[in-house]
Amino acid sequence: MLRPYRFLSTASCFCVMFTPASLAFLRGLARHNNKPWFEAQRASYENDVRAPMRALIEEMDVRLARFAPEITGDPKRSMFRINRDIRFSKDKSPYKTHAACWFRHQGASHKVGGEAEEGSAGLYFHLQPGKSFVGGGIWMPPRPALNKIRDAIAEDARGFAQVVENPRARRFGGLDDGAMLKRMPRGFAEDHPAAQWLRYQSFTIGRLLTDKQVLGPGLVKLLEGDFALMMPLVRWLNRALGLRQATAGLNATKGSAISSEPVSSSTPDPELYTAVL
DNA sequence: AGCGGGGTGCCACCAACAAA
DNA sequence: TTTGTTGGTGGCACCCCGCT
Repeated sequence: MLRPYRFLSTASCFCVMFTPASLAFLRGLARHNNKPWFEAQRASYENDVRAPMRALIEEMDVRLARFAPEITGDPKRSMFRINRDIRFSKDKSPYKTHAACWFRHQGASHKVGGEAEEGSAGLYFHLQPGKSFVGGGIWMPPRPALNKIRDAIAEDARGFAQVVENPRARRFGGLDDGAMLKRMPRGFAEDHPAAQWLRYQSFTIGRLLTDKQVLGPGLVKLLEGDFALMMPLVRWLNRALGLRQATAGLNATKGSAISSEPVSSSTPDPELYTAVL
């Protein structure tokens, strides 16, 4: 089987990585978004996109165990399917033109957005030519989770503001305001002290990555650095959802590493910061 | 071990309508 | 006018298991 070239990571495991062929496949799929083309190119999807993404998930899971052991990735489940949900969409093109993966709290469902009854905040990576993206937080949580987060923000507006307006989070340009409500949600006064935050429906931060950044072995270190910077927000949100953080250093037995440390003690390894400078 | 069929569960919807 | 809820509705990948 043809495979892209490999590199030896610091975790001493061979990892397949994204190559120009990965982006070429996605560009081709954007031009020929139909089943015959996809099936003819399926080998490229498997080798150039899916295999490297799975390897990346595996590698990031090992690294997450060091600074965010409650966040986990699984090569079999963390990658989003390439098939679009076309049920009720006017755009019936069958395939996404990006590949993405999601690292979730181990105590929560791996589902994302409104489909996830018991979702969590987590970390996200999205591969797309010219539009690759790294993000963290929770995207369009279902109603019960959204209500919990809003209640927590209303309860502790200052604490939430400290996390979101921290220079580490500001590096990503603040919360994504793409789907904000125009008025205050039901139950909250227009002049609520936390009004600034209560109109959000998603609580995510992130940044675009260049094609150069996503190709090659440097991606792993880059994601590690960005994920570390995003963890205070992820942990604040998960705490609001009743999901506890874990202590680092027990990567082999992450499930037993749960503790109830306060979020303020979760400062990641300073070395990680240099990775995104 | 490899293959194939069937069961199971999942997927960054969307429009209409009720409620405020 | 805007938020929040509900109902409608396919197609695919994965997994298990029996068969060869």
